[in-house]
Amino acid sequence: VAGQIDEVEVEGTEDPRPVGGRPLDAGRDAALRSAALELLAEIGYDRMTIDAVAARAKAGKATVYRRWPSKADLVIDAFVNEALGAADLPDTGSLRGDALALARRLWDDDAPVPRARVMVGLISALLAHPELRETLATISRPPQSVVEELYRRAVSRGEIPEPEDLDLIGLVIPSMCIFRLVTTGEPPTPEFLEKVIDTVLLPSLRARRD
Amino acid sequence: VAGQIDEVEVEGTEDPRPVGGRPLDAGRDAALRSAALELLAEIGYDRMTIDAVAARAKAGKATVYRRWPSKADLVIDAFVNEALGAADLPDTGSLRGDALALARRLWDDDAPVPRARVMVGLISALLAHPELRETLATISRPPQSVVEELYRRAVSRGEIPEPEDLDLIGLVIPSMCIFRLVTTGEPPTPEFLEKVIDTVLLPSLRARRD
Amino acid sequence: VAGQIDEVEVEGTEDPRPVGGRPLDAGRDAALRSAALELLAEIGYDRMTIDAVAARAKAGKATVYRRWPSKADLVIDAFVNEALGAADLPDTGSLRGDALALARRLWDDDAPVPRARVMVGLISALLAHPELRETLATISRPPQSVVEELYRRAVSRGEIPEPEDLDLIGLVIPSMCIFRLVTTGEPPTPEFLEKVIDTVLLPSLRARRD
Amino acid sequence: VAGQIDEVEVEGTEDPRPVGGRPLDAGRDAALRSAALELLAEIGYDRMTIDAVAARAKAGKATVYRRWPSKADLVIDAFVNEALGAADLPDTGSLRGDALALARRLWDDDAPVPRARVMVGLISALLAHPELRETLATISRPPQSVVEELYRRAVSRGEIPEPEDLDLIGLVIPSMCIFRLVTTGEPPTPEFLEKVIDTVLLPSLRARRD
DNA sequence: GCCTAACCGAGACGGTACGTCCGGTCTTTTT
DNA sequence: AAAAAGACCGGACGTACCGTCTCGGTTAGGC
Repeated sequence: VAGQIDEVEVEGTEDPRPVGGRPLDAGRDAALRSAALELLAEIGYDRMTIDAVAARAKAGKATVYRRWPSKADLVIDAFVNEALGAADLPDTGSLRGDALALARRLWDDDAPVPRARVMVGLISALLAHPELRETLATISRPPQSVVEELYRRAVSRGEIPEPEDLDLIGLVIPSMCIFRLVTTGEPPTPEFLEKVIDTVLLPSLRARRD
Repeated sequence: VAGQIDEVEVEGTEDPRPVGGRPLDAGRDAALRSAALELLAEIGYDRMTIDAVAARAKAGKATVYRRWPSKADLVIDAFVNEALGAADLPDTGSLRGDALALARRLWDDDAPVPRARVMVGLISALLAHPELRETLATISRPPQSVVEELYRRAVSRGEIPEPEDLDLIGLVIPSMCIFRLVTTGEPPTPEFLEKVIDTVLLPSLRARRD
Repeated sequence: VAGQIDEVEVEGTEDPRPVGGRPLDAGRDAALRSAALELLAEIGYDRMTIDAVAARAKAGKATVYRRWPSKADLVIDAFVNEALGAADLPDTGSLRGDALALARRLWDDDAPVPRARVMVGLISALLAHPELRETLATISRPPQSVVEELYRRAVSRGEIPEPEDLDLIGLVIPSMCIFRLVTTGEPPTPEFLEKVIDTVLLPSLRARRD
Repeated sequence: VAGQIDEVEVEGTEDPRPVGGRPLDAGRDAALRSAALELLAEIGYDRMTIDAVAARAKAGKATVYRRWPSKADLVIDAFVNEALGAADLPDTGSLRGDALALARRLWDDDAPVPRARVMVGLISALLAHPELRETLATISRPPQSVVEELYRRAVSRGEIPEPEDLDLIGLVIPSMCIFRLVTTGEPPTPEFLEKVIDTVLLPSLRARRD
């Protein structure tokens, strides 16, 4: 089941729509987010400036600050709303195939925005704003429902026992991908994903508890 | 018995000691590193300023820059030299016991400096200075020799088959600890470490390859 | 008898009335001019903002800019149309009396708007818009015709010789009033005007040329 | 008697010399003041920016703000310390000659900095900072002592009666020069000064009181 | 009585300057 | 020569204001 992700608000706020006045131009949101992601990919979080983002989007700085209170918020929102690949689950007939397909899709580096470089910038932003930290948990792995479906299938195929500690095992791939990214700068290759799945993930799932 | 880590230089440079003149006051090094770690724990990497570090250590800024070429280098060096728990390997008689003891020692949060908060600051520093990135790999896990010794014992006890992909499996604990740290702000508790070892690490090591 | 000044246009433009459509609401003009003068008196030209003027008049900014092309133009127009005392010439029977009456009327500080503070704001506006500079010359002294009438009477009474350099002597009072205003912030009091007339103006007019 | 004006402080503050540390580089003061005056003359007060001043002096903005709290303060200080012509009094043998020489010297437009353009900028600065208003009174006329000496000579030569209201008459020339400057943008020419002296100043001084 | 053009309040837009802050360097005096 | 203090350059930050544009809604004429 695929989730259509669209204009997610990081902090869910109600709608205090101020009557009259010119409404925010939604087109500027997208232009600014794109500009932010481009710059993030090109020069990284620290060298990316708000002025540069505004200039690239042919916007004024006030237009940026009207939407996001800081650089970090802009980056996080841009990432969540523009760079997050869809994460629907294919059915390949095996647990290994499903897991691999899902991981590849999430960590695909041929996305319009190079996920790896942008992800490093995103982590910078998150670290500077601890209150947004859990965002990383959200975006570095597929939605909970997708993960659950994946394991349900595997159980019904008899590939693995009824899993326990799924919330922990579900962290294995995102943890190792991000660690790799941060310590080497390299995005997780398909080979890396395959190795993690074969060497760590599957044995953990297959293990009997006693 | 592991090596006592003391005054490690992150980038091993030789000794171009400029003969003559007043030598650097070694006492200032420690004061500055402590001040840096305190501030890192209190307000985080981005809000920590070199001026504040110098002021807290009752030092001048030049005294800082005479020792470290940048803020990131200071933070990394402070972390490595002040906040890094020793990592010698006890012999508990079982693989599980050894691994748990080692992980607990490395991630002990009762150190004089709160490892978790400081580690987050350190990651910020590393992200801003990509050339120092691999430092994180180094300090987030025990020395390679210690890890090898641990597995050698387990093999000789017959607990696990001759391990393959040790370089990948060795990343499991640091990856998951750091992911937890970054996404929740919580340091890895002993219970968390135990669960990771039982649920992920040991099954991976015990799995037969085919 | 002086002319009633009413809705003077600073730059005389013809009438390109765009046929059809709702006409400008003349009531907004006055409200905006008043708001502008109030703010000018309260906080001065530089700290007065168009937003504040519009807000005080419960108007939108476009309503301001539909009428005046810039802040300076608004201020000048407001001054000319709201704060300019009438300047008709009484006949007191003597040159001294006429001059004093005229000056007092022009520099009267009991007007609904405090002329002095507003005048300072006006000068700021003029300095920033050099093309409007001569406006100051116009509004800081009575109309040329009134001045000429004043001297004609004095000559016919035999109080002074046929005056020469009237254009220069006519500047004495406005110059000294404005200098006083700018350098002390104090408006010209009746005593000040009297002293200027007795000490400077009348001797200049009585002097014989040779 | 000439007054050597050098490093005048607009607001006289005591000396709380902070012991150690690098002292303010006096050379930067001069460079910044010069840059400010140049820009003031070139483009006027409103279009002159602090960034441009700093850039022209090859300084950082902080170096400007360490010295002056605002643009207006910088301009005023620059004017007072760099652009103020000396005002010693020549002895030409006649009141008219002395007054003319003094006025010409003060309003000389061939000074290294074009006094007129800068003066207009200065007035803008003063109007925005009412607390500094009297500065204009100070710098727009020669020192009080010089003026007194001028009239003392004229009295002893028998050219004029013992003068009364000198403080008022002394304002005639600065008032009219500044009014001219503000309303026309033209600096006072030698001919203008001559006419003011002959038509207004001298008759006022020669008049008998009764 | 309806149409249409232009008004109105509200407020977002691009742009520009402000004044603050900080990283990393340099310069003083003191030890 | 190192240490403490602090000024220096450079450059990004986030704020404020100008003058323009856009929204939904209102208000004259002209038909």
